[in-house]
Amino acid sequence: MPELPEVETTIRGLRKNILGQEIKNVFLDAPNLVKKPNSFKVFKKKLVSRKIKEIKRRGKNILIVLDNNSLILVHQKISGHLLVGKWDLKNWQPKTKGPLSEPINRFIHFLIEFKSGLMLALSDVRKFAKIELWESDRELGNSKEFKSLGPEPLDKNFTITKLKERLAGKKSLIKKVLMDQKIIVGIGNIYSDEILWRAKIHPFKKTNLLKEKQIKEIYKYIKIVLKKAIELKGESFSDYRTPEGKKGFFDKERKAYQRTGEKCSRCGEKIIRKKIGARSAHFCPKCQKI
DNA sequence: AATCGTTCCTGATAGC
DNA sequence: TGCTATCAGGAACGAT
Repeated sequence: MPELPEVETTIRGLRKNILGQEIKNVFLDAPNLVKKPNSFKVFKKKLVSRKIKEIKRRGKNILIVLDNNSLILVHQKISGHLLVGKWDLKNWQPKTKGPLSEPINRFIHFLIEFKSGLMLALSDVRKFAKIELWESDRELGNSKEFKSLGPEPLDKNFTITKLKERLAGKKSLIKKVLMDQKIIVGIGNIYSDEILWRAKIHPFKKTNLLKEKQIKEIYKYIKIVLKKAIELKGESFSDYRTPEGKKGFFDKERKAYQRTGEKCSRCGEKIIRKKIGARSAHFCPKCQKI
C-alpha cells in the first residue's frame, strides 16, 4: 500500500522523468477512476497541450502541477501505482479487458501520453485509486478533504509538542489514531505497525492512556521509520512499485507487518495479528504490552 | 463531535 | 478440474 514513503518515492521518480513534458493524449478504461470533473471528455480537453511544471505531495496525494497552475491529483489508495515508460498503444481499446498490448501490464487503466512518446500510466488492480483535476492550489486547499488534513510528519515544525497536541484527548486506539489522516498525514497500515513495534506499544492502547515517555517513543519512530523507508524506496510487499517499475527495499526492515506466526526479532515471541476495524494490526504480544 | 458500518473492486486462496 | 465463497484494504459517506 502506498503510504508516505511510497508516495514520496513516486514523486521523486516523476520529477526525474516527466517535468516539462507536454501532454498529447489521455486514455482511460475504468471511468470511475477520474472523479473530477465528472466528464472524462472535459478532463481530457483540459489536459491536452499542457506541460508538466511541478510535482508535489500532500500526505498520500500526488499533485502534478500543469503550466496553467491547475493540478492533477492522484491518490493511489491500496493497489495503485504510477509508472513511467513507453508502451505500444495500437491495441488500446477502451472498455475492454486488456487495455494495452504487452509489455504493458494488464492493470493499467489510465494513461497520459506525452508528445515526446514518453507515457505516465496508473496501474491499479483494485481500481480504488482516484484522479482529480483541480483548477488551482487555492481551490484544492479549500476542499473539504484538504482542509481537514493533518500535519506532515517529516516537516521540521512537526515537533514532539505538535504530536502531543494532535493526540490530546483522543480516546481511540493508537493504531487507528496514527492512521487517521486528519491527525497526521501519510501513515497507513504498514508503517503504523512498524512504528508501534519499534516503540514497543500495543496497537490497541487507548491514546489518552499513553505515558509521556511512550509518546516520545512514537514521535521518535515516526521520524526514523518514515525516513528510513524513503531511503529504501518504500515497501513492495504487495503491489507498490517505483515509477521505474522497481521494488522498494523496506522489506529488509519490516519487523511486524504481515509477519504473523514468525518470531519477533527482538524477543522471539510469535507475532500475532488482530482485527482492528476493517483491517488488521500485526504486533508482538510480549514486547508490546497493553 | 466522534465513531461505526458500508461501499468501491478483483486477484488470490480455500473448500468442496 | 472447476466452481463458488471469502477476504483485504484507504477513505468518503451516511447513520448513530
